Amino acid sequence: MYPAVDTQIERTLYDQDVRYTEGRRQVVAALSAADGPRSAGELVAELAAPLPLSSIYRTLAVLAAAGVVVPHYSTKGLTRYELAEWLTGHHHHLVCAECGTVEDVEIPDAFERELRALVSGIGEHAGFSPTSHALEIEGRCEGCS
Amino acid sequence: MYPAVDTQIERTLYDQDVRYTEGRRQVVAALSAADGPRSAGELVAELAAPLPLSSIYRTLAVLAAAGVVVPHYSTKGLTRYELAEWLTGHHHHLVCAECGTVEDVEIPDAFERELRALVSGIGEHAGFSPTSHALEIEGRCEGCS
DNA sequence: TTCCTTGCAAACGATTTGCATTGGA
DNA sequence: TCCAATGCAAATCGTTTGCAAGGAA
Repeated sequence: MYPAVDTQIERTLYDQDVRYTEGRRQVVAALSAADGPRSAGELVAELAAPLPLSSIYRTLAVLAAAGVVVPHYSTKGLTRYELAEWLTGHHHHLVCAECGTVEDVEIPDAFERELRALVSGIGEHAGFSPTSHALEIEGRCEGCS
Repeated sequence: MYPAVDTQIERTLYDQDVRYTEGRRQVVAALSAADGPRSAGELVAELAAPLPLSSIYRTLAVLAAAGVVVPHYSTKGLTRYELAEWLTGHHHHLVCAECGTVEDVEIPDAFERELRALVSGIGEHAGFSPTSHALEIEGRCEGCS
């Protein structure tokens, strides 16, 4: 985990009067160590010390409200979370159609710029105001192919 | 609903020995009339004659297995379905961060071509074999802004 | 007649919530 | 000290499934 990220989160939470407790640090550490979004259930297994599911859900809700983590809705009704892009950098997702795992991927800057331009252009469509975009690439991961 | 679409579905199901019953026709009609993906719960309200939820779920499962509809996983653990792209054409989604509704949108051909090229290029990354892609544009819809 | 489909109700699994206890600033 | 955070158990909610009845070939 990058100490810089931890410091940024510490400050963000402090500014919002949200406590950065031990349990919340654990969850952040696990998300930071992951190479993609994680569900509450997946996190219990990856935490240094296992926390009750309800605490993980509450922690994720708090961190999401604070803008530190972002939810992604995936297969089987699972909600997976990852650190927000202002902490980890902008990226997209490789979604395995077989096993449902999600992996982060970055795309070339030049293309990213075009994508951004296109997305803001969409704003004209039906009065929609875009705030962000996400490209999901579906396919088969290494393990499932 | 486009009769052509209905005919295509009819044939597809027939070829797979899957019955195209009245209930299934109703669900297809509702999806066809919708301007974006719909969850089972949303469909009950939009059907001509209300069907029990369990039947809708089963119908959606059958249609998905037959390649006629495709699931999208969205907010609050809701799974929304829409007719497959070979029936309606390739498109992307405008997702409202406020109310969670999803609307279809098409992007310029030129950009779509680049997107496709980029996505297949990703294949080199970590042995991932892309089969499709989806661009989700998040923002605020007309009603929520 | 023979399966497939449907309805209803019960079962499931992910997520949420009430409440009493513990912990942090 | 005092309010927020946590653990546990019970409650929700979307979705799935077992089983008996209805429908199409």
